Amino acid sequence: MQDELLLYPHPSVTIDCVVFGYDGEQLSILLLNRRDEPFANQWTLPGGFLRLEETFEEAAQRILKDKTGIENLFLEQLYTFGGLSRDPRGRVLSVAYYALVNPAKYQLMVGQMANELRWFHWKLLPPLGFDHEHIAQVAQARLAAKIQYQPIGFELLNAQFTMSELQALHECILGESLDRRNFHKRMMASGLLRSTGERREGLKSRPAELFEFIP
Amino acid sequence: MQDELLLYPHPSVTIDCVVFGYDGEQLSILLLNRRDEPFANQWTLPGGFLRLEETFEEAAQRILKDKTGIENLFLEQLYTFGGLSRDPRGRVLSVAYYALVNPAKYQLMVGQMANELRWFHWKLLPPLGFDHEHIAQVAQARLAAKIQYQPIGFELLNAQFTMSELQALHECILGESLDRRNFHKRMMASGLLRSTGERREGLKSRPAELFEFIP
DNA sequence: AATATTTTGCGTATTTATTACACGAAGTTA
DNA sequence: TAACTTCGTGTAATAAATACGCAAAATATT
Repeated sequence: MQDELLLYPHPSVTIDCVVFGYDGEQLSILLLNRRDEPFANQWTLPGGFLRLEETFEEAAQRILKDKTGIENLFLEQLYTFGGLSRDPRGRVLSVAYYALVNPAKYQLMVGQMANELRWFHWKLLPPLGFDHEHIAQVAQARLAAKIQYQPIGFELLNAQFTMSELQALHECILGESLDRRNFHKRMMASGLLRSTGERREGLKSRPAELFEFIP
Repeated sequence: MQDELLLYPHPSVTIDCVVFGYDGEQLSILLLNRRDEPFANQWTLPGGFLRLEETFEEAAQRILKDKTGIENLFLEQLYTFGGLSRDPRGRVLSVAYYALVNPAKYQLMVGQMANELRWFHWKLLPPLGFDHEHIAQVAQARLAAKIQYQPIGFELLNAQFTMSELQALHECILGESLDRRNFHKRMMASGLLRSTGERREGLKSRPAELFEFIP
């Protein structure tokens, strides 16, 4: 019965990850400068081959840990890319995932297969190897579409955050500025936030109330 | 350089299709009764192995033509399923697509690998082989979510259709009844429809205006 | 110590979108 | 010709989204 699977040659399958990070100022994507061919010394999304004994998500977590040091992060499947010539080595499919992380929480560790690892402003990416520019674009579009009707992005902030911080993140993803009062109303109406009762002090003006995500 | 691709064993990759059909009364999914193992004599979604020289969409079109006789239909990628034990033959991934078709436009042709081909009411599916019940559920959810903000479903109707026909389709997908006047307003406001000026006559009451999709 | 500066917290009026709802008209069937 | 079915349409009520300004709490400046 196994034989049927051998009738045709199989494609290779990779997992590629679009990791979004937000440092309080701007949204970035984590890119890796490849050491080896193909696309040696070029920037690409972190990715790697799927192993037979692991699920997509396990593979994505393993790959990200090995190549970037980032562990245990929230991942969602984006799309599967299967163009015939996306990889010069042969037919390689990519099941793409995207993730949102708070860069302050992780120490980047450059893996063995990479020259360098760097955050790039999400709208100002360098030329990328494979079809990774296309993948990154699809991920950007997905993120912008999703935030319209879900206040996502908690993973990008600290556990406790001020309303202004959350608003700045939304403005960054949407690319437009929002009204502070209406934003506050909308967030509270979503029922996904609650006040912690604490305040963030020590900044250069009135201390702001801290909120947290309701799980 | 090719060698790197051989370092690991590769999974098999299949394309599975959730084909929705609408006959004017109810929404259905097209299922295939398998002739061969695994899951011989059980119902499954039509699917097949991806070949190295074809894109996902080409594969889906080929598979559907071979197994069901349906050609040249509108397809959209749904999700990629990669559970470790979804296929008893080994590690098999499935890139799932879904399609909307008007059954009246096609003559079903049972392919060589199938005992039978049949439309099932989309909410009353028989037990399915592999993880196809799960795939069908994901497709149903996607369809219901999508119709909320896009008047999709033109592929399910004839080129010209009455507002009542379109409304019946929406009600069927949403599982609730809608107000006729509000529905009319909403559809016209979407800008995706226009009146043809013609009417559908010969039915048992007042003739209805015919509309068409604006491409 | 007083003053200027920054950022916070909050409420109401306006506009826009969504929902609820009924009746006469145009055909067909009995 | 009377009864039946489905079609086409408008307005009022409600809910949701938007626009908008000012006093309070802290820090920084003189």
